[in-house]
Amino acid sequence: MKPYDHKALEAKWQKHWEEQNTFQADDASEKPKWYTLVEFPYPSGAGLHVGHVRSYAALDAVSRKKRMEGFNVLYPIGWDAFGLPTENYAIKTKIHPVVATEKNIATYKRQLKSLGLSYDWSREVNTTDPRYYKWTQWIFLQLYKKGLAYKKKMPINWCLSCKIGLANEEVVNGQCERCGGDVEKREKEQWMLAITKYADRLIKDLDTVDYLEKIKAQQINWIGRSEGAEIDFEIEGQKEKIKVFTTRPDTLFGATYFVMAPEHPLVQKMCSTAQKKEVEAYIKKCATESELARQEAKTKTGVFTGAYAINPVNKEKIPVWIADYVMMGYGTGAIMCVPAHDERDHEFAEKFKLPIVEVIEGLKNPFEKTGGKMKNSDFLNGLTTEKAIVTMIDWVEKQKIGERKINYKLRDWIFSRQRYWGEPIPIVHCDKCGEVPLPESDLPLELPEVPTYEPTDTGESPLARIEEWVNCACPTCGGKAKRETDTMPNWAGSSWYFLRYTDSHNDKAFASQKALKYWTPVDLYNGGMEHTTLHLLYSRFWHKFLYDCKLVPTSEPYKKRISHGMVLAEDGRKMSKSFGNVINPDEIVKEHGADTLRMYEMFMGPFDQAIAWDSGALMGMRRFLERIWKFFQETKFVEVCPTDDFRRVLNQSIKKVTDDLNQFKFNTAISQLMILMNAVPKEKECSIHVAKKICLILAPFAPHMAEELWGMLGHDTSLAYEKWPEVNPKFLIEDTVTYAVQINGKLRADFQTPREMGKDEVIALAKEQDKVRKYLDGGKIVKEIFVLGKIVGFVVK
RNA sequence: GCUCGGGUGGUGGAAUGGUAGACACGAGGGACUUAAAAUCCCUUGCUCCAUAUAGAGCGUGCGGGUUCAAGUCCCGCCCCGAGCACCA
Repeated sequence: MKPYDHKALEAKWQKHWEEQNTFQADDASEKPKWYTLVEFPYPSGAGLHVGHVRSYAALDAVSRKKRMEGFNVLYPIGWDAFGLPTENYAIKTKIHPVVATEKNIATYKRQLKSLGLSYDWSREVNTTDPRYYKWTQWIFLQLYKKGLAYKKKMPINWCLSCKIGLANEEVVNGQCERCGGDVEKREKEQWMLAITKYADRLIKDLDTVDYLEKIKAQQINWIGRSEGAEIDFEIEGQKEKIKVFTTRPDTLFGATYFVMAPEHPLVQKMCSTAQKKEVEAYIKKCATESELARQEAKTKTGVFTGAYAINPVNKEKIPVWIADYVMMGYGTGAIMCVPAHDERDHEFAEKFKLPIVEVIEGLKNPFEKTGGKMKNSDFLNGLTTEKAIVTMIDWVEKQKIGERKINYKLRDWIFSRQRYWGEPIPIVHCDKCGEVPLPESDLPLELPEVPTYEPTDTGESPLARIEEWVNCACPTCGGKAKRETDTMPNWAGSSWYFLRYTDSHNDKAFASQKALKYWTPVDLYNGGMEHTTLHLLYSRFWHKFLYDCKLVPTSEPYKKRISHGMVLAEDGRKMSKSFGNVINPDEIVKEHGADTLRMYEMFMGPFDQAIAWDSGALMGMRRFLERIWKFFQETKFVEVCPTDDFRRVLNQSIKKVTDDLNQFKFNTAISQLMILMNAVPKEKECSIHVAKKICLILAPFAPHMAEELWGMLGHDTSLAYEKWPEVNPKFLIEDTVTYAVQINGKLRADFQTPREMGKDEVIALAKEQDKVRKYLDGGKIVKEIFVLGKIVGFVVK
C-alpha cells in the first residue's frame, strides 16, 4: 500500500494547477458567473494566521463547488498593504516600507500557495502599488469634485513627548503606546469624506442585500438614524440661542434642566463669574480624558454654569450644567433634560438634587420610550406620546423656534493621516488659487523617498520635509504651490479593491465597464465582524458614490455578506506572541498537510463562532483522511451495484454536503462525509461510480487528496470542473420508519412500520405495544396526535 | 451604560416546536504485537435499581409561561465573550 504522503501529493497538485492555470477566471465565458470574495489580508511581519486559513479554506470550498456546478468562478486575492505596523517597523529599523512589504507579501504568498487555495493569481492586487493607488487617488478626486471631500478642524490624539498624532489604537489609558507619555486632544485641519450624506441610503438599501442579520443590525445601529426635533432655547441675558436635539419633544414640559457638552463653544461665554473657575477646571479635566474613560465613568459628573435657559413652552428658568455624558460629536452638543422619563437624566438629577416633573402617566416603567398619556403638559394633556410628539413639533415649527430634524450617530469619515505609508492626497495649495486638485493626467502622485519616516515636530507627515516634493507649480495658474502632505487611511485602498479584481491590469480605468458589468456585484463576501462598521460601510459608501457617477453598474457592491469567527489559541485566549500561544500554519501544513489543516478548521465548529484551537482534534482529522486514503488503496473498484443501505447513505451525503455548503455549515458537511466513510463497504470491493462520487464531494474540502484519488480511478485530468453529483431522491427514502410514542408528552416506546402505513393503522399498532399498553390501561385517551413518519402521541386522563 | 453574540456530556459541537447529545476529540476496555506506536472492535450524559438483555428518574445557565410536546416560542433574570462614539 502506498502511504499517504501529503507533502509529495500536495506539491504535485499545486504545481499542476499552477501550470494549467486551472483557476484562472474567464472574462468571456458563456457560463453564469460567480464572484467569491474574501477580505484581502494585511501582509504583516508575523505571517499568515490560522484565522486567515479558516475563512480562506471555507470560501475556497464554496468556490470549488460552484465551479463544479458549472459556474465561471472568480476567487481573487491581493494585499491591503498600507498601514501603521509597516510604518512603525520602518521608523524602528529604517527599512523602507516598500522593501518590508515586498518581503511580507512573498511570505504570505508562499503560505497561501501551500494551502492549495483556488485563487486566480493572475489578478493579484496590491494597494501600495502606484498602478493601483493611482485609481484610489482618482476616486478621491471624483469625491472632491462632487464636494464630498472637504477640510475641517477635528480633534486628534496628540502625544506631548513624541510630538505626533496618534491613532486611537495607539492611545492606551490616555497614554502614548510607544513612549508612555501623556496624550491630549488637539485641533487639526483634516480631510473629511461626507459619508453622512449617504446615511439614509446606507440603511435603506440593506433591504436589497442578503447580509447576516447581525451585520445589518450592527450597521443600522452604527448609522443610528433618529427622528426628532431641533429646538432653540434662549439663555437668560444672552443674545445667542442654543439649539438642542431631542427625540422626545413631547416631554418638553418635563424639561427641568439643561446640559451642554464641556467642549461646547458657547460654554465659556455664558458661564457666570462665580462659576467660572469651577467650569474651567471641569473642562480641562474632560479634555485630558479619552472618550473611553468618559464612557467607563460609573457615576455622573457635572458642573453648574451659573446660567439659566428658558424652557420655550412654559417660559420657566432652568439651570444650565455641563457634563461629560453629553458629547459634542452628536446632535448639537446640548440637551434638554427630562429626568422623569430618561434614565441618565434621572440619575444626574438625583445626584445634583434637580427637580423632577412627570409628564407621562400610565407607564409600567417611567423610562419606557412608547405608550402612556401626557399630563402636566398644558395643550398636550391627554394625548398619547406618539400624538404628542407630532403636536409638539408642529407647535415649535409654528412658533418658529425649532423644526423637525433627523439625526445620525454616524459621523463623517476622517480621511487624513499625518503619516508616510499611505496614498498621497492629490491636492495642492496655491497662494492664488487656493485648494487645487491635481489633474487626472498627473496621477499617480507617487510617494517620494524620505530620509526618515517619523512625522515632523509640527505633526505633519514626513512628506512635509521633502521640499522638492512639497513645492510645486500650481496646475491651474503655474504659480508657486505646495502639495498636501497628509496621506489617506488604509481604509481607502480597501474601499474598492473588489472592483479592481475584475480587470486588474487596466491602465485606462480602474476597471473596464465591460468587466464590471460582467463580474459585479460580488456574489458572496466574507470577512470579520470587526469590519462591519468601518470597511464594510466605507466600501458601500464609495460604491454608491461610484454608482451615482455611473461608473459601476449596481448600487450595492456585495449581494451577500457572511462572517467568520475568530480562531483562538488552545488556552482560549487570543493568539499572541506575548502569550506564546501562536499556532503557525506552516508547521501544520508541513507535519499534517494542507488538506488536514483546511478540513480541521472547517470542522472545528460553526463558521461564524469563535473557537479555540485543539491539536487533538487536528490529529483526528488527519486520521480521517488516512482512512479515506486507505479505503481507496485497499478497495477494488468494479462495476457492481451498491447495497440499498449504502446507496441511501451516499445520496443523503450528497444532499447534505450540497445543502450545507450552500448554507456555510462546513462542520456538519464534514460530519456527513465521516458518516459516509463509516458506511463504506468493508468487503474490499466497491462500485466505481460510487467511488467517483465520493471523490467529487470530497474535492471542495480536501482538494489535493481528491485529485489524487480521482487519478487513481483512471482519470488523467483535474476534477476541478467535473460535474457536481446529483441526488437521486428515489434513493433517499427508507422503507421502514420508526415511530416514537409519547404519552402525556413523555417518550414511552418506539416501533417500526413500513413507510407507507397509514395514520389509523399506525395509531392502532402503537396502542398494541406492550410498553404503551402499560400506560394506557385504566386511563381514558382524550387526544391522539399523529405526525407522519415520526410521532404518535396520546393524552391520557 | 449601550449594541451584538453566546450559555447543551469530561471537550468541540448536532438537533424544520416532534425520540436531546449526530459527528468528532478525550477516556476506559479488548484484539493484534516480544513490546510500544499505529490500526481495528466495544463502551462512554448523570443518578437509582438490577443477575440482566431490561426498568425508573433527572437532564440543554436560572425562574415563570404557552403547548399533547420546548434546547427551539413568549416574559423576567443571571453569567460569559466581542464591539462602542454615555447618541438624548
